[in-house]
Amino acid sequence: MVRTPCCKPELGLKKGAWTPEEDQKLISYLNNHGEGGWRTLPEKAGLKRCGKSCRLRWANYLRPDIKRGEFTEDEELSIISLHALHGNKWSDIARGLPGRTDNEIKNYWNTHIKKRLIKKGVDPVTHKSLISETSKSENLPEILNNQNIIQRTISSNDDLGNNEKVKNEDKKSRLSSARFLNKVANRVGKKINQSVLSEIIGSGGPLTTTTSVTVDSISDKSMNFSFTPTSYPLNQMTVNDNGNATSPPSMFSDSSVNDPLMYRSVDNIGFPGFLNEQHFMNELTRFLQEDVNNDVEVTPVYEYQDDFEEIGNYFA
DNA sequence: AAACTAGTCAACCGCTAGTCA
DNA sequence: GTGACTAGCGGTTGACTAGTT
Repeated sequence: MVRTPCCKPELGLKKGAWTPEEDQKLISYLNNHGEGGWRTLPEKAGLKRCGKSCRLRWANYLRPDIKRGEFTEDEELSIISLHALHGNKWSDIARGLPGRTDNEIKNYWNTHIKKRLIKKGVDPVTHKSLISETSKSENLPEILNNQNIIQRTISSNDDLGNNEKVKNEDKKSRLSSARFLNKVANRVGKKINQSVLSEIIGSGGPLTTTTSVTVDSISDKSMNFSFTPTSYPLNQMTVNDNGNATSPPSMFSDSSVNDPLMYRSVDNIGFPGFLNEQHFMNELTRFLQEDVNNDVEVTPVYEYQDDFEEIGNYFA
């Protein structure tokens, strides 16, 4: 059997920009019949377009839940974090930004963020510094990844002023929490919702802004939750004598983490990875212990997540 | 005012994974 | 197992606009 082409030029199918009349026909048809059946849709809707073109027009422009306008700083940060996790998987990135389309994000990345990262000396592909490793260690000790080196640096600088000390301590805790989250990302990244995870990673430090996070339910329908990044560095989470994780109560202020949908219920509804909050915490406990024992060598998911000043500088 | 250049982004193209007969 | 078909993805193109010469 010969595969019929999606768009038959001999049928006089139109290409190029859509007219308001065409948009109206498409909207009207989809409102009445719902999405799907893109191949036969144009004929039924009275459009001289190929199905592919109709799907794209709907997905990228006409869908009612699409958010238009400028990207916010939060959104931009999310894109950078998610790109570090997913690479050029624009649809995956788009899932972390409700209302934004993969096409829009892709365009924004290529026309704005990429250039700004390059300008700031960050490789937009690897998210690593464009400065060579050698010169980095010689000239930029503050962005070293190794926490022990950071700690040694801090402890050997007792003559530092108070402000500088506080700054370094703050950085130390941020580095630790970011590293820990990178471990979590590497180890349980498949289990935990990627959007939530990347938001947690993205928050990392003591941020206070609230952003929206998409949480996928078992029915594959997106649900929006408000997400407030923790005000505590995650390395404040410790393991007590009983081997349980203890943490400030506001550690996970992300409502989706506290939401029942986060966890697998008896009906297997919700996330497949964790049975309940305790299970989630136990998993984290394991990683913390490994972290303490330095058992595992893990490649950071996003190297520059270790240095939040980099992100700050990006917007400077 | 006209020509040129660069930036933006909607739309297209080619490919692939998943599904079904 | 195979091939047709569909939906969706990522890369690329080209029309349009704004700024510059």
